[in-house]
Amino acid sequence: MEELVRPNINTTPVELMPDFQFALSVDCVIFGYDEGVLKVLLIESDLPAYKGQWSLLGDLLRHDEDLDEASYRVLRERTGLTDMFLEQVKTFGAVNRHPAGRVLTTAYLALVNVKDYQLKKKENALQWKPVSEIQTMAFDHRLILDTSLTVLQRKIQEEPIIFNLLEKKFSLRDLQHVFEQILGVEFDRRNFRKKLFTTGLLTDVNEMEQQVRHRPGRLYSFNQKAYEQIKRKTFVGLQF
Amino acid sequence: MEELVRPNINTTPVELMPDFQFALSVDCVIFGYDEGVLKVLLIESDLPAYKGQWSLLGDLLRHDEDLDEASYRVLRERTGLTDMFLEQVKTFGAVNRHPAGRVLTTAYLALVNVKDYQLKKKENALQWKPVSEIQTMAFDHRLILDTSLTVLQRKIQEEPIIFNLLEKKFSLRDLQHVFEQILGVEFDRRNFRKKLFTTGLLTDVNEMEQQVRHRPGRLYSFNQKAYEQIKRKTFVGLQF
DNA sequence: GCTGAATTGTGTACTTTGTACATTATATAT
DNA sequence: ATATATAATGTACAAAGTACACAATTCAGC
Repeated sequence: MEELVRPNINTTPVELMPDFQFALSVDCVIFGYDEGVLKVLLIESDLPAYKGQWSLLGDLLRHDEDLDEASYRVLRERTGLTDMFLEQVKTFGAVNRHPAGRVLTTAYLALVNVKDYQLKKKENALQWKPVSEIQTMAFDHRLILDTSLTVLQRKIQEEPIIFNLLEKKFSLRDLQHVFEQILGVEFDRRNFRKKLFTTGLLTDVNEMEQQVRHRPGRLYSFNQKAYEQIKRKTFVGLQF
Repeated sequence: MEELVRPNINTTPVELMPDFQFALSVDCVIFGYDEGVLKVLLIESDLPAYKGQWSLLGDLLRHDEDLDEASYRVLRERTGLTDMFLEQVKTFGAVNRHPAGRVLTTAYLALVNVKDYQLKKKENALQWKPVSEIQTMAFDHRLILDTSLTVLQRKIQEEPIIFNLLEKKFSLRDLQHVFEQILGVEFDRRNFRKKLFTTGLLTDVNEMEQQVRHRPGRLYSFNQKAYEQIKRKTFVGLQF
């Protein structure tokens, strides 16, 4: 078989092996919900090949760090946030995806509360771009963004992660609007409320919206403990 | 910021960069359904550190191949199969996961028809092991297997990929049994049939089971075209 | 303090989907 | 001919999803 005659990890000292000549990076697709719009945090590419184009926030993997740690480090270093929803999406490994050599990248999906971020930001080169307005991007980052958005759409229907995009206390209108923004559909307001209440995941915090120019709505918080109990009874059913 | 003073792809020739010293592999979690049991195709590890332990089928990524291609190559070289369900699951990147150095691996989920495979197999070192009987494995392969199984459980409920485990023509009993094996639940037979028929994805091939020691059931095939039409109307709904 | 604008909060009838459950029919093995 | 194993089928009830309308509250502007 072909692979038996090629140098491999059993036949060759590591430092001489052509197999150990890959670079790895992580790229974070950081979603935020701001003023009724789904946005993603981008930076202008610093690579000549992609001058002026928008790029995801990423960095090369270091030798002494786990892949998951690297994504966490990028988030922390670039946004100052340390406690966010962060999950691996997919690894992109096309041969020519990076002009500097064979660099594969693992995409991570992050959901942050834009209000938290704004208090701590340090870099002005970063921008929250509305997802719907993004055209071309550097590298294969447009593909990565599209893939991550699809994953986000699926995941918010399966797990209550959407609350990571909102403040601790939120109105049902905000909650419904984030769903609608991400999924690109509209829900009936009464049915949406009914559905959310019957999940038992909302806690009424007995406060009202402030500074709205209409009748203020009640505020709710996500009840994490209730979810921990519910999620053990894993749903089983076919839906294709 | 810390990363600005480290060597990076903008400041250093590629061949000298410490960042280009990673190896990447793909590992295929190849599921098959055989004699009523969910099995996975494994090989005994050839690494001294894991002598005698079971390992997933994998290989190092080559410099001139895409990541997806590498997984396809492993499947083809090891099983002779060229047309199977194959999808990336996740990349595992713990620092010390491989004894020979910093090797990250991307896991791929494959679903094959065991009958097809048996006609073409060449390697005797490979074995179909019942998933329920697997204990420890080499490297972090047990973690990879568990992760992939969870992904499989989710995906068969969302997309009609389970047919890849069966022969082209199958009985409803077989279909139900695969679902039950993978999900670890039991369905009511009448309700299961009703559900499957109403999906419109089954074509009655007007044949009966052969060589069964009881009344033979009708055989069906998966109607791919019907699915292509249905899947555009993406289901939207909350289910947590 | 009245009016208009915007949005909240609520309930019911209907449809669709899921669930529980038992009997007759057909093929094989002996 | 009989026993065994499984196929094929329908109905009543429960649960969940959907469509839909009106009164109440707050703010802004006059």
